[in-house]
Amino acid sequence: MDTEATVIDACDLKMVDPDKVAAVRKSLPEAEDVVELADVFSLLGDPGRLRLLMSLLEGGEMCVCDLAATTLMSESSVSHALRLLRAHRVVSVSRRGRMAYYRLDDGHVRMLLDLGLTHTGHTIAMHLENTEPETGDQ
Amino acid sequence: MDTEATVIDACDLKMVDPDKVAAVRKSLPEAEDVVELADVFSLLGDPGRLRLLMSLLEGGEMCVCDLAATTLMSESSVSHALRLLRAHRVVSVSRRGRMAYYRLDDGHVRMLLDLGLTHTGHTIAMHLENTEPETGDQ
DNA sequence: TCCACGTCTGATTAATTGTTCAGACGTATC
DNA sequence: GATACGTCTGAACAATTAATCAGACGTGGA
Repeated sequence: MDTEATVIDACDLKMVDPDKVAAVRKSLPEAEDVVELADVFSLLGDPGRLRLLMSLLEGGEMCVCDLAATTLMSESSVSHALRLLRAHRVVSVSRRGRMAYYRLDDGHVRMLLDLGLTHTGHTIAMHLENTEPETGDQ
Repeated sequence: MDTEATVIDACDLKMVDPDKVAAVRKSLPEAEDVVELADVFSLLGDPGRLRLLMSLLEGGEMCVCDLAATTLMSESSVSHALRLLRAHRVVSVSRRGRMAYYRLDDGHVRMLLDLGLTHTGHTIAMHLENTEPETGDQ
């Protein structure tokens, strides 16, 4: 076996198993995709935003002030957070009069939330369209 | 550290639909659980750690220097990141000699990674490596 | 028209975070 | 024992980030 330190193209890093490194390295998504994915996870990585999203997951469609009351956040914080989520197409708005109603707008994020909830033992989404397709409209 | 999770209106916030607010609010997990979940998501929210975890997802078990070479991070950064992930039971170590071999140690996180990958269009976990036997490295 | 209301925004501030550097630790080899 | 090696760690720094404040905007009602 080769035990010598090998040099890869960019910088000189020593490795133990160059073959494996090359193989795994090749299997990784491109840098920008990783960053994009990390971005999504990061969006879910804030307790405030997470409460916001879980509220929408449960409530379906809610206005800003109700979201603030639900999550115990200031309306300004909610608005800022919602803007971030909106920029990443995680939520969408529909404005009626002077109200703004937000809703979850990303199936993958919904599944991410779901899976995350089961991770902590909670299963808020058990009553969702998971088992039976009986008008799972909330 | 429960703030005022059980009883509403600790502060008087105006709401449009108090019934819905109360219902959604009651359905939310406890504060500490939300924080814990946000913690996990936050762990996946860094490109470096994400590359690390995806490498382990693909490589199975790897030492620190190989992980550094794979993710193009410094070994110090890798070690720091690994410590964080280890503290949250996301990865586990087994030391042989002076080497430290890390592996993914959380099924939920594995699913989270998987789901996230499909979100960006990638499907690393399907292991498409057996379809194309490339000859050149990198 | 004016005012109240819900929402949005920019700027500032404070806190958190990732990276780097330098060195420590334990292990293997000589 | 002494040295080289892989890994780990703490501290310092830079960069990112969330919360708050104050005020703006657009809408609806008087």
